[in-house]
Order: sequence, then C-alpha cells, then structure tokens
Amino acid sequence: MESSSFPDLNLIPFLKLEPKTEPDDPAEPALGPACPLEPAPPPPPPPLTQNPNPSPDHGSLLSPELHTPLQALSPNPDEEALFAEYYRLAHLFLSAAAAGGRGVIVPASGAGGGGGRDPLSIVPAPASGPGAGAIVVQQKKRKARSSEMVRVSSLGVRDQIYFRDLVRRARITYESLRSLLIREEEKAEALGLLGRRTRADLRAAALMANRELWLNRDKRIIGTIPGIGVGDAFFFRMELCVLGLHGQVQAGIDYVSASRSASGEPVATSIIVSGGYEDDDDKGDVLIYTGHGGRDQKLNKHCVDQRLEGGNLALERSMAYGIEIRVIRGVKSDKSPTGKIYFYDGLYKVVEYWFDSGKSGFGVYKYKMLRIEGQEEMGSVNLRIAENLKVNPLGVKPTGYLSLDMSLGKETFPVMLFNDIDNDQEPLLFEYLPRPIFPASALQGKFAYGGGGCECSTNCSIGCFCAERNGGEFPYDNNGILLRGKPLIFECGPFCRCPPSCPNRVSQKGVRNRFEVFRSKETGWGVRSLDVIRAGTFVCEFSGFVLTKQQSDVLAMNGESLVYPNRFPSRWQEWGDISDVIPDYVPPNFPLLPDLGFSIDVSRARNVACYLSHSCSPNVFVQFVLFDHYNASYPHLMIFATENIPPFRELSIDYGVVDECVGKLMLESSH
DNA sequence: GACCCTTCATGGAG
DNA sequence: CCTCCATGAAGGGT
Repeated sequence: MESSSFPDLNLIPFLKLEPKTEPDDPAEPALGPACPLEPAPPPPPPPLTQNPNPSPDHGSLLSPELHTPLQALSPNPDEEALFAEYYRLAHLFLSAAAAGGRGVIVPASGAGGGGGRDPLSIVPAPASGPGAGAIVVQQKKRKARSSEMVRVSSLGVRDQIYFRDLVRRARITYESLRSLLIREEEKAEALGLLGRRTRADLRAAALMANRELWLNRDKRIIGTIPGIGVGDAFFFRMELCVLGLHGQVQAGIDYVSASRSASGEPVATSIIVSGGYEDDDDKGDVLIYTGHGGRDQKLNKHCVDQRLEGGNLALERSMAYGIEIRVIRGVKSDKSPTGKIYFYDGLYKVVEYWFDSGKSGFGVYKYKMLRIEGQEEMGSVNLRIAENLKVNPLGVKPTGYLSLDMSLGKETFPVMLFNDIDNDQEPLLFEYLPRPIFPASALQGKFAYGGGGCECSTNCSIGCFCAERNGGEFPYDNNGILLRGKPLIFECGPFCRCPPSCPNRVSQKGVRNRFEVFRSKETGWGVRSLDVIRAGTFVCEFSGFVLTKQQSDVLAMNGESLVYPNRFPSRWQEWGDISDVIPDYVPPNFPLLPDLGFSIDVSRARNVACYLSHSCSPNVFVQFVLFDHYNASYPHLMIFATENIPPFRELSIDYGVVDECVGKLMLESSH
C-alpha cells in the first residue's frame, strides 16, 4: 500500500493528550472526589488531563461535558413530572386492572396521533391487539452523535476511578430499567393484559436517551473509552450504544462517516465479531474480519459482491492511517439472556486488506487485524481458559494449585486455591467455614420474628407474608438477580411453607460459581471466578464466628482479626438506583436496620469471602439478609456483584478503609 | 430535515 | 437444539 501518499495522522483533528502527572498532595485524600466513601454532594470533576493545544473549538477532551453527563443535565421539570406521573398512572392502571378494571397502557401514537411532544402517555383501551399492555417509551428527537474525533491518552488513577464509576452508574441505570420494564410487563401479562412482550433492552436505552444519559456522544473517541476496560463483559448490544463503545444497533462496523469527517474520509472506530459472517477467521490476536454488505436480508447468505464503501471503506482508510480500532467479540454463552456475551477485547490495527472470494462464491472484503500488544488479556480468551480449567484444572495449569477445593466439599461448588508466585499456603491453615456461626444468645427466641414464615404452598407471590415483609415486592427476579439494594432483605426461611424453589430463596443456597483464591503480587491473596458473574447476582457470604458487641470488644484488645459489618459503606444503595431517570421512583418501605454492633471473628475459621481485596471502586458489595433467624441485629453479610465480573478478574469490595485506595484488608496486620 | 436503507439483535414460535 | 420471522432503532446516505 502506498501509505506515504495518505495524509499524516496529525491532519486528523485528534486531540492528543499528555498523561497526567499525579499530584502528590498529601493534604488531599488519597482518592479525592473519585472515591465517595460516604454519601456526599456530587464531586467536582477531578483534575483534568493537560491539553497542550487549548482551543475554543476543542477545549480539553476531558471537558466538564464529558465528565459529568449525569449531573450536567438541565433536567426539564415538566418532563420529570410527566414521567413520574406516567409511572404513578402505570401502577394505578395495573392495580385497577387487578381489581377487575380494564385499564391498559398503549402507545401515545396509537391513541389518536397528536401529542408528539409527550415522551409518554397512557390511555385506557380495550385489552386487545399486539401492543396492548406494553409500557411504551416514545422517543424524543435528539442531536446526532458528534463527529469530532478525539483520542484519550493514559489517564491517572484518579481519573480512571472517576470514569469507572461513571460507567458503572450508567450500566446500573440501564440494567435496572430493563429489569423494571420486564417486571411491569410480567405484571400486565399475569393479568392477561399484555398482547406481546416488547424489547426491554431497547426501551431502557430509550428512557436513558430521553434524559441524555448516553455516554460519549459529544466526541467520537478513537481507541480506549474511559471507564471501560479490556475484558469487560456486556449482555446487550444496546448497552454498547448507551456507553458509546459501539454506536451501531446491529451493524458490525461503527465509523465516522466520510461526510462528517474532517478529512472527508471515513474512519472506523469499532467492530463487533459475533460469528455472523462465515468468512471470518478469528484466531484471537490475529483476526480476519469480513466487511459488511452483499448478503441477503433474510438468509445470512452472500448473494452479491461486497463493495468498498461505508464501513468497508472506513476499515481500509483506518488501515491507511494506522488508526486503532476497538474490537468487541460476541461469544455464545448460556449464562446470558441473549445467548451471547459481548467482551471488549481491546484495540487492534488493520494491517492488510484484500478482496476475496467468500465461501458462498461471492466477493467479500477481508481485513487482517492484529491486536496491539501490551493489553490486558481478552475476556473471550479468559472465558475459554476458565471453561477448560473447570473441566481439567491440572491439565491447564499443572503447577500452582495448592488445593482443588479448599472448602473440602463444604461449599456447593469447589473453591480452588492457587499460588504460583511464592510459597505462601496460609489459607490452608484455617478451618473452612461456609456459613457464619451466630452466638446462641443472639438467636434466643428470635427465630419466629414477625409471626413466623409464609403459608404459601407453592412459590411465593406478591401479597404473601414474605413479600409484605420485604416492603411489598420481592427482592429478586426470576433468575435470582437482586433487583435493588436495601438495608435488609428477608428471604423465605425454614419457617416458611414455600418450597426450596421459591424465588425468594437465593443467597441462602450458597455459592453458585466456581471461585479461586489466588496469590498476587499486588493484593496478596485475592478471589476470582471462573464463571462470568452477572451484575446483581449473589457471590458468597461473609463467614466466621459471629461475636456479640461485648465479645468483640474483648477480642479486639487481644488483636484478633475481626470484621465489623457496620464499617462497610452502604454500597447497596448504588445497586438498582434509577434516580437518574425516575427521580421520585420511591422505594417501598424498607425495614430499617438497627445499629450493628457485632463483629465476625475470622482468625480461626473463615471462607472465601475473607480473601476479597479492598477497593474504593469495587465490583461486589455487602447486602444484609435474614432468613434462618429474624434477629435484625445479626443479619447475614451477603455479597452481590455490582458489575459484570468476567472470569479471572479479581473481586473487590469496599471495606470502608479510607487511608488506602487499593489494598488489602489488614486482617493479618498484627504480624 | 425527511425519508430510505442497511445492519454480525432479540425474543418468540414452530 | 436449530431456523425462521416479526419487530426494531441507530445512523449513514441521498
């Protein structure tokens, strides 16, 4: 290729940013505003990366707009009120219908045209037709994506945490909305009011779009998206759009179009490899990617030659300019509601392209892409390794395993112990205790709190004793995913009549994933999973000998290793929070938690949870749960995922340690 | 800006 | 399990 005839990369108005120099300011908290350990007013943006060429047009890439899409909105109060009203009405209609009414929610457009302004509306209608009963989101017109191309150079630790939290918040909002919409439809369906299910993944995105909550639309980012790391896992294509990782709903190649690019040529930004094209040849680091087009709409067969246009041309141009491209792989998995998990696998460059005859006999463009070296391992690769490891651990890693099940069969799934960096075998010295042991005094007479359990002969349903005990709604969805964090959750217990299959029995069933306690240079002992853990799923319980406050005080003086439940920040508040979209979506009345004075002694017996590392930007959190006894002063410390956690990624929790960003809970600090 | 067109989704039915 | 198919929405192209 005569790449020398192409304009230099600098002609493309990418904004090159210098890495921020970490200000070692001891007066500032180590994490500054990026680490909100306690509820605080919205943090000011962290110090920005230096922009060498400030200009009124570009400004800093990390301008306030980019930093604060969640806060910097100017919410329209009318619209907020409208939306709140919408939800109030939706519930009214559903409950009216439950009481024998005929109220149905239909799209505004189907109810007489007009009213294009309103994002939503509800009208009573006969319960018939395919659209009946669905909660429909009418989308507002919005500005097109920006065509200003920028590249983000390496961010400081603080900025990384800031953007990570920003992305996590958007993802929680998205997933919580999706889940809420599904539940609302299930209610309508149970009442026989729903004609057909709609696409909750699309509607959740639409709700966020109406509130300008999609990220990274004001710049077209080439390369790494702040807050999204190599290996991150996603379950819906639409979520990739919401985050700005890949802006095409279905198309595999995302690019800045020629007409909008400063150089007049298209530039590719990201591709998705999903196994849909028969001529792809995916070897991981080396990828032969097929261009788009030339296929019959119905069958996925090629029927005409592809042409060098659109995304195909963009890939060719990106090769000519040497521009890196984000690669996302769609991997088949039965762990995903869509049957696919999308992994962000990092940056690649196109090194070669050619026109070839495809397997169907028609011409296709092929692009040889090489993965840029020095990046984290790919999520899709880790998934494969982990699958093999589960089947044949010693075949995959002949050395390093100290135990294939350090729980000795006490957990529902084996917990492996791995160390390939030093001779430390410490976890083997402790008795493995899968469940906490409560002091008898704490449980005296507390088993049948609130009149015992429910009387349900089958799985519990709305309105039953246990639902009421949880404030009128069940804490989990049908897949056992926690809907929203609460101060305290009541699962069904031994005093309930409902069967073990009741969806209100989740964390009591114990570990559902294959975990590995492993040794690392950075965090000492840590925990990782061989399974993909979906956000909101139960991870494990924090076990040990539970001590009363009096016992804790005594043992603390002896220097024992105690974990204090009340020191965990209330991270449960973040999970299920949709206040960015529905400001006054009030949670049902929760039971309030009394002050927790107890502690857990892990100096003699412990479980996998004890090896979780600390982080101020954690991927798991503590949720208090009661089920086997109902003494609210001694809840179980159940741990749930707040992000999708890919295989081999270290699990981390916020212990409430303020003096250290990423460090280990100082359990053995006395040594 | 209004269409039209394409697109490695998705969920359900068969 | 697979294949079909209706529905769907973003964004490029005209």
